[in-house]
Amino acid sequence: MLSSSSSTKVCFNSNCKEPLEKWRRGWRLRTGEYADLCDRCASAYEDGKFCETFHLKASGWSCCNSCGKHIHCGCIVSFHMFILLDAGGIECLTCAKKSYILTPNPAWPPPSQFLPSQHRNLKDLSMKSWRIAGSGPLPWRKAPSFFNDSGFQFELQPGMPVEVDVVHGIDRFGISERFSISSLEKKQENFFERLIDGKPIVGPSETLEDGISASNREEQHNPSVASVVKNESSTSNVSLASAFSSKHETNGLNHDCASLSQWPTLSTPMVKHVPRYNGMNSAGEAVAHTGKARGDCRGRNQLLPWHWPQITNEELLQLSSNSNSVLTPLFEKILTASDAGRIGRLVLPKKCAEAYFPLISQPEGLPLEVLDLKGKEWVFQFRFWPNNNSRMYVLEGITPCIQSMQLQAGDVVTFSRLEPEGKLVMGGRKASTTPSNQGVEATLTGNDALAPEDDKGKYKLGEINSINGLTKGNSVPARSFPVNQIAKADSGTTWSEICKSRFKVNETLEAKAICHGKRKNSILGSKGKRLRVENEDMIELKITWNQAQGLMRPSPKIVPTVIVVEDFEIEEFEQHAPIIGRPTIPAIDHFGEKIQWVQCDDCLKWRKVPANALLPSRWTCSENVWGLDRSLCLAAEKLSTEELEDMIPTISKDSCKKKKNEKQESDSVVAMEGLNALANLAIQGEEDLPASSLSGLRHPRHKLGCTCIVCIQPPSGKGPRHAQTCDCVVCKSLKRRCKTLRDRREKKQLEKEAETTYTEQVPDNDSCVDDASERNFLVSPLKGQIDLNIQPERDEEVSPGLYFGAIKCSLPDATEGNFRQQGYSSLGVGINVVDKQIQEDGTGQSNFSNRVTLDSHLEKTDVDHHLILPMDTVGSSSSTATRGTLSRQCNH
DNA sequence: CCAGCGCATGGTA
DNA sequence: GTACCATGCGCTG
Repeated sequence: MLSSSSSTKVCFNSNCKEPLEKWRRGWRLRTGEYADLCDRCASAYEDGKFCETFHLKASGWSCCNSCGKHIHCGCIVSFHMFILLDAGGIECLTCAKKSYILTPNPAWPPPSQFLPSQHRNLKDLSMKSWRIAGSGPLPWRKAPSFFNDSGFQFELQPGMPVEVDVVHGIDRFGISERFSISSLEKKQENFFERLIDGKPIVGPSETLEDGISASNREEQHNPSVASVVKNESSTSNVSLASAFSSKHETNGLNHDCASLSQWPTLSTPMVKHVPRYNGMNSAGEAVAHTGKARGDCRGRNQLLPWHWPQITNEELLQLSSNSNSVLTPLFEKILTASDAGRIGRLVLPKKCAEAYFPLISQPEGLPLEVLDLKGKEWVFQFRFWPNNNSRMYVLEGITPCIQSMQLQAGDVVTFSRLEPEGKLVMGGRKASTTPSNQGVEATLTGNDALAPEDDKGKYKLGEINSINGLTKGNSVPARSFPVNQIAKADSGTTWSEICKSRFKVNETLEAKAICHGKRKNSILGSKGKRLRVENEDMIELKITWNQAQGLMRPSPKIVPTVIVVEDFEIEEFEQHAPIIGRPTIPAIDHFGEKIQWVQCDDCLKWRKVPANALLPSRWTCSENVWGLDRSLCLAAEKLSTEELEDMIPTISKDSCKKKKNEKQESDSVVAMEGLNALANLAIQGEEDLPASSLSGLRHPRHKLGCTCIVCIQPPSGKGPRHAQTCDCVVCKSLKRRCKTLRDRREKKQLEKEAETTYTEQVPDNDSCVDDASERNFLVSPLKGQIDLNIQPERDEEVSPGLYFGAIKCSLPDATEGNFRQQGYSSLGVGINVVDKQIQEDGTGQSNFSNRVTLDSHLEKTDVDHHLILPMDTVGSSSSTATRGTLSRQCNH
């Protein structure tokens, strides 16, 4: 017991307030400090009679369901003396020891239920010495070391009850004492000793021969957390305050963590390594860990799953090398490109920053000392910017540290706190070396039994599916609970959410297909969507279901098996899977027969083939078995360019009308264009986009230094623009081509004026030959690139005339299934027309196909079901495939 | 011209 | 509709 002298202190007990000359340590405060009590109060506390003495008239007394003992529930002093029972009521710990199985406890009621409405210690809540560079102790907004002592950690899901175990529940809100410092704790000594000895207290109903509960057995594969409980003193030598995921944990022993600690570990599945905020709000109510430690104290939110710390055993080994130190993982973050960039600013998740970093009121913030895993000390500037009535917290000057850890975008930085030093520790983890799940970033603590990992710690598609399938619609409390608890959970974060947020789905295409759509899935963040177009080894295409089936071209001879899944008819091709065929232009010849025009890959001439012809992705004149006179590239082209261009608007009329009525269809057009771009790309045998063309720094889709209009334009569309009089290479090139185009359009307009009937059918405001449609394509002035990343409205402003109506087309009605038959590819046509145009003015390159770029247009249009196709599958067929024929329009 | 700061913007959940 | 946050740009030194 601590004893010291002072002339100003008074007893911490508000009912006492006796001046203290000497004081004794009482219960632990939320700040990590201890209540200083006078002898009398301390004695009462140590005897376990504090509440009986001082809180007898307070509300919140309950009787133990077993022995009837009165316990002051909700009081910080006796907070750990009872547990909540599933059936309601409480049980004192003594009884609980006898009857309670050591598995996660029932849901923990809202903290406010357990705490007095007012708490006198508000002023203490944020007092914690924290190492701030160049300054003395600063107020800390949470009790940083609260969970060091117990070694248990929990997490709260927004608005959900917290599942805790006996021990954890005690310390759930961080208002517990250290177990060893009071008689109350002494009373539990045996209890905890048993825990320490790795002998879970097993209730009679679930006792197994070897003393391992059934749930524990189930969790043998769980990377659940080893817990270290110790009768701890101020000179604790507990080396681990928390333990971490380990898939090697079996039979109650976490071998990994056991090596890190002198204490035997316990296979309790309920420990979670999630930082908690254990503050109280201004009303004195306990605030669940929210990361929202002040201000609004909404308390509903919590650190997002992707910020849950996933510290590795290696890190633990490093950090815990000092056996006197206790490591408390706080949070982690996947480095974005910005974080890892030269700017040297790490954007901190707001909740994390507010929960775990010092309170700062000025944007200038504070210098913060941070240790890395090697023990090297860094000083970062922790600050914020006002942002949308909020704040954006950043850690500045992290570049050297990031570099020293050899981290880059996609890697993970972890923040922990080293106690008792109170130092912030910044660790790093390569994205490819995530300890538990390399491909799955999440440490599915405690839940791995749901989807067993393979030897390499990776989840297989089916397993992920099973996860989703198993828990879809269910809710799981959080990560570290065993399977049997998941089934019981009725609120909280759904597993699918966890899955979505925690699986680094960009690692595998399969994972993408399943868990796509979560922002954090991308290591590159929201802006990474552009980069998602290209991964290292694949191209991701997002297309709608309709569009996908439109691209699929099954053999007309093959009759598919039709199955119905959720009202959708799915054509299943067992042997001859549909292929992504060659885009063609459907048309009607002079005899009124349906035909399609297809372009030869070699000579680029257009050939007429039957409407039902199924063409491979690569097609040349030599394969023209329908027109032997045109089976050689030397043969003249029947279709003139003018005829072709005239045909295009005719084709597009129907789809335009459709587009007018269906917004989705409108969106699909753009998506389809992008899709066709890539499809065409694949068709032309360019399976590998040059990485540099897509991963430029200035603009992800262009090479570094690219001077195309997109790259030289501010991303927001604002900023300096090229003047009308600008004579730079870009502008000159564009102007020249625009002039050429205008001339051609004028010429065509004159021609069409004679065809009044046609023009009447295509009113201007309903035409697909509008500017927007035309501007969906951009030929990069220098590279011959086709850029789909055009914002027509904005681009129009940038440089009038920069974008020209390269083609006049739209899409056939995919919903009618004729796209597949018609094989019409707007982009394919567009490309060729554009290409010809380029060749005409001599500024372009004919080989544009490998520079097709996709971007947000494609992304924005994924309003329907999506298929994500790896590039290497485009243009090829698989042994088995399904092609959905929508019996109705998907409306999702 | 460059680097960095601070803010604005837009995408995503 | 709102909050968060990734990122780009203008401004300044």
